[in-house]
Amino acid sequence: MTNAFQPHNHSQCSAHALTQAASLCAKQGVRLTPVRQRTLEILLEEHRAMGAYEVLDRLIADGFGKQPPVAYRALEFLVDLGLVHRINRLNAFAACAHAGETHSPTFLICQTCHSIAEIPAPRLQEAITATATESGFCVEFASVEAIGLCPKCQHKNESGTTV
Amino acid sequence: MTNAFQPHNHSQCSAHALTQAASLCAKQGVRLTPVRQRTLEILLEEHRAMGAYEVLDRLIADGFGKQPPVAYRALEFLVDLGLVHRINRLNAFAACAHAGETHSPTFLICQTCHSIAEIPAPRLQEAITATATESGFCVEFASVEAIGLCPKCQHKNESGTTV
DNA sequence: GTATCGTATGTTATATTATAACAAGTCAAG
DNA sequence: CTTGACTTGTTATAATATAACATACGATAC
Repeated sequence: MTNAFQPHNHSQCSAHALTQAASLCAKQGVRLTPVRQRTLEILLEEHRAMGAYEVLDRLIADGFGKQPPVAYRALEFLVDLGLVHRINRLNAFAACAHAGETHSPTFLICQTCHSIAEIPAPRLQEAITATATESGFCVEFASVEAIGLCPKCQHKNESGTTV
Repeated sequence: MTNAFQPHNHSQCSAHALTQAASLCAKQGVRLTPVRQRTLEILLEEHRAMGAYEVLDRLIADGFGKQPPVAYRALEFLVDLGLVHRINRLNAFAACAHAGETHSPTFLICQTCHSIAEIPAPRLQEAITATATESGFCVEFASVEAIGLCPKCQHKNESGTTV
């Protein structure tokens, strides 16, 4: 399984995500309108989380509406479908790396370059549910947000750069 | 190990936390001033997360400063010492249930009554670190936030109440 | 004791993130 | 071609958070 920290054919990875998004929308009977599709494309361009206002600026540049709800609504739509995740730690949004697969997200967030990797970790999710159950808690959704250094930034530090 | 979802002697649990806080501050050579102590007390009163402005209102009522930085600074101080945790999901803060013990937090957040339990889950943290390492990522800090139903609210639902 | 310096508190002002509420436009079903 | 659901766009405002500066406090050196 590849992730954002590994080299990969990015235009292919984006195109794949867009195709998946289209078919998911068709299946659910909802519309992947221009703003919504463009919002997803913007998030797919980079493997990093973007704030709603950063997304909005891009949408404005593309001729869409100029007010916050334009971005927030498109993002909410995509989040509800599971095509985008919200990174609470950053008050930001990132395109889902594994759309279509059922999963709760596990995020690795680089504190230096702010890149995000979403890794599959079903065992982790099972462990969370199991641990919670011991306390009588019923888990509906769990998010894991790990802060640290991505491979690239670790190497930068080794070679003398300070964070 | 008890947690917020289990019955416990709460005034004892608060008093214990305050004692721990005082000794930790002494050890670190920092001052547990009145605002800081009062802020911790406010968070300890309830096993739930409170927003900074909610804390601020309480501080104002107690005669402290009336502006947001008053609350944010006290909260930041406590978070840095590990006496309070920030719950990103809620943009809110909760007193640490296991101050002094080294741990990364695992939170169970009830979506109905908003109570918070912080459970010890060292294995979980190990698993996160291990999984991240497979991707070449170096974890510095990881937070787990599980959303769901606490025991009480599960029972309420069984007896017919809708969320 | 008091001068000094680092820390803490309080203030004003503003930045950032997010949503409520309403008007106008779009689109497919009947 | 009209109806009704949904989508887009707007104005306005709410909620969360921080920068920057002035004043006050407290320990230490003298």
